[in-house]
Amino acid sequence: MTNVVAEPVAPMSIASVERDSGLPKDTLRVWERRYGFPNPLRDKQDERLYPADQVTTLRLLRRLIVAGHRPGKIVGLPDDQLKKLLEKVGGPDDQPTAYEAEPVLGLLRSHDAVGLRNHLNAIVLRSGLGAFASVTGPRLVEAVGSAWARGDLEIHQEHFFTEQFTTVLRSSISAAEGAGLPRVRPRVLFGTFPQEPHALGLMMAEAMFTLEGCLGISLGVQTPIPEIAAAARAHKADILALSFSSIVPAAQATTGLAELRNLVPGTIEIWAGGACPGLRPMPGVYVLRGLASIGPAIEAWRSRTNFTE
Amino acid sequence: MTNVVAEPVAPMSIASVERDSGLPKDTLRVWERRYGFPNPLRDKQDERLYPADQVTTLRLLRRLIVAGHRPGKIVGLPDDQLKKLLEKVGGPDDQPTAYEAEPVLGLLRSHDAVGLRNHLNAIVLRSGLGAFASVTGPRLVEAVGSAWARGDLEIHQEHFFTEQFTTVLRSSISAAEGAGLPRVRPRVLFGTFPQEPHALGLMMAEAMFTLEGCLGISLGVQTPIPEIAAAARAHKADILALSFSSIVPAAQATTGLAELRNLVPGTIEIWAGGACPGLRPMPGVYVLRGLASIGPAIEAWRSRTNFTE
DNA sequence: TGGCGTATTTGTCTAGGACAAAAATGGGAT
DNA sequence: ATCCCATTTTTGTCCTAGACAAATACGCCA
Repeated sequence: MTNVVAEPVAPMSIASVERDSGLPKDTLRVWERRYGFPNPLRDKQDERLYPADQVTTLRLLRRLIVAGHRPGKIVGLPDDQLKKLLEKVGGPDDQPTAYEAEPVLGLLRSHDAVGLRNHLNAIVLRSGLGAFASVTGPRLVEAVGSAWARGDLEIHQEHFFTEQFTTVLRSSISAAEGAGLPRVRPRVLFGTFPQEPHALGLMMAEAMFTLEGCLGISLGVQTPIPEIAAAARAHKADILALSFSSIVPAAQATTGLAELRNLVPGTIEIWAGGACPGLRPMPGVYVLRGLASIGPAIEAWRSRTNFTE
Repeated sequence: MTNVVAEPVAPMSIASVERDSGLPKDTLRVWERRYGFPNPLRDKQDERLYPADQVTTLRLLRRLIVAGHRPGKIVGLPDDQLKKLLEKVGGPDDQPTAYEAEPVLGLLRSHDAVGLRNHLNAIVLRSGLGAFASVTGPRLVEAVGSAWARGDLEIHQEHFFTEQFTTVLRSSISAAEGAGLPRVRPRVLFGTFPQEPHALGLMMAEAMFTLEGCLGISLGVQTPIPEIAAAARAHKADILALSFSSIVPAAQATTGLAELRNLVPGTIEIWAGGACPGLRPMPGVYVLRGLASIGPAIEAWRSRTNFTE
């Protein structure tokens, strides 16, 4: 029930569509060539003009592709079929997640900024930062992500969630840093590869390391691999912690880790973690399964290196 | 004085250079055709491979063009001439910037995480959040950006600065939100267009609005235009605040703002600001020159709409 | 069921050409 | 000399259609 009266929206240029749908110009053109969709009008200079409804369909398609569908099978299908497919995505295994996430999804649906912030803060206060960053947080992120993929949430609601979540987590990390002993080691450098724009996983890891008394330094997301290596050397890091969400292709993660391993001295450990399914241990790279395993891993590092605070 | 030993950095693909320099692929190709620069190597499949030094030059060129030079006059010139031109550009008004930024650049060069954080926090405490977000902050960001463009800082140092700056600013905003009267109006929604990944400008604006007692809601960066519009309606925003850094082409900013203006009801005001030089006022869109003008603008809004706390 | 080699799919790159919007330039008229 | 308008140059973005490697699916065998 978005609009009762159809608004006359001007058709968009290919550059606008690229921005709004997230599909590169080259892809838009090659889909048109291969699958016959999109099927834009042309202006006087023979440039593509995309009607608004086709752009909407393109957004639907992008969601389905992110969810694992293949372009060849779905590009060109009528809208109602696409919507049916979208409903199936994320289906049955949603049940366990739903329990904790339901209030959050409700707050997102009602656009309640203050309520959401309070709710997240309450979770941190009630169960502690550790449980939030390693258990509840990942579940909420997962639930919101799949609700978005399913079409239950708009993009802007997902952005909004990310912002609120970030704010709560950041302030908790700051608070945790202030408390406790002066931090010295291990010095941990955080980052993600260039193809990984997802910051929440990295931040939850940062929270866990901070709780263990590490000195954390973050580069944020999407740092080129040679730059990560240079930073690790410059900051004299003990551990390089990399986060991989499920959007990173396994092969690229592996290649990148090997490249990185080559660029930093062996005295610096590389720890990789995240939801990326293809992450596998390799020589000189530790793979952490789940954020809860960070604590024990730090303990092990400390006894391994004979470092005591 | 970055590196004594030249490191062998792998040449970049055209897509990487587009991300890195902010110049679209088409422009890179057409410059090569017209001016003979850049002059990339080719890999086995005849695809362009840009050496690192050419990418540095491209960044220099982009800065000069943003500053008003014409491509035809400067593309192809040797680096030392470009640097001379660049010095003239920011010439006299570079002095005051250098004064405040020098300690920060020093801390970045020595990779002093704790020192940088303390230094930024000290500025906030000494001069206040308002002065930090509207005066010192922008100057620091500018100084770091141009040091990076000049090649005086590595990418990872710029990432590192961004993270520390973000942390300090966020916690200050949180503190400011907690203080003062309960926040009701204006309700301000923050965001950037999809081609704008720069979050610092947006956050500094958020700080200024928060200090004025507004209720701020952020979508973070890179939200598609129709989604921004949908969020504005859903959150019943009074003001939509958009941030534009200098990497956004003026034409795209204008087009996008017009599109956005069409999509949201006239009762919601659109305020645009940022370092983007081509930002011009247009019907239904206010352009704020400088973060310091946010305060008076809010006052004006309050008296215009007869809203009193 | 799990691993491995082959076939298909898919995104991104290539080359030049074209053209409109933006900017610079020239030439009166005030 | 200054202002304004028309003409020329510059510049970015779009076009077509082909190519190819990386990613993925498929078929086969153990």
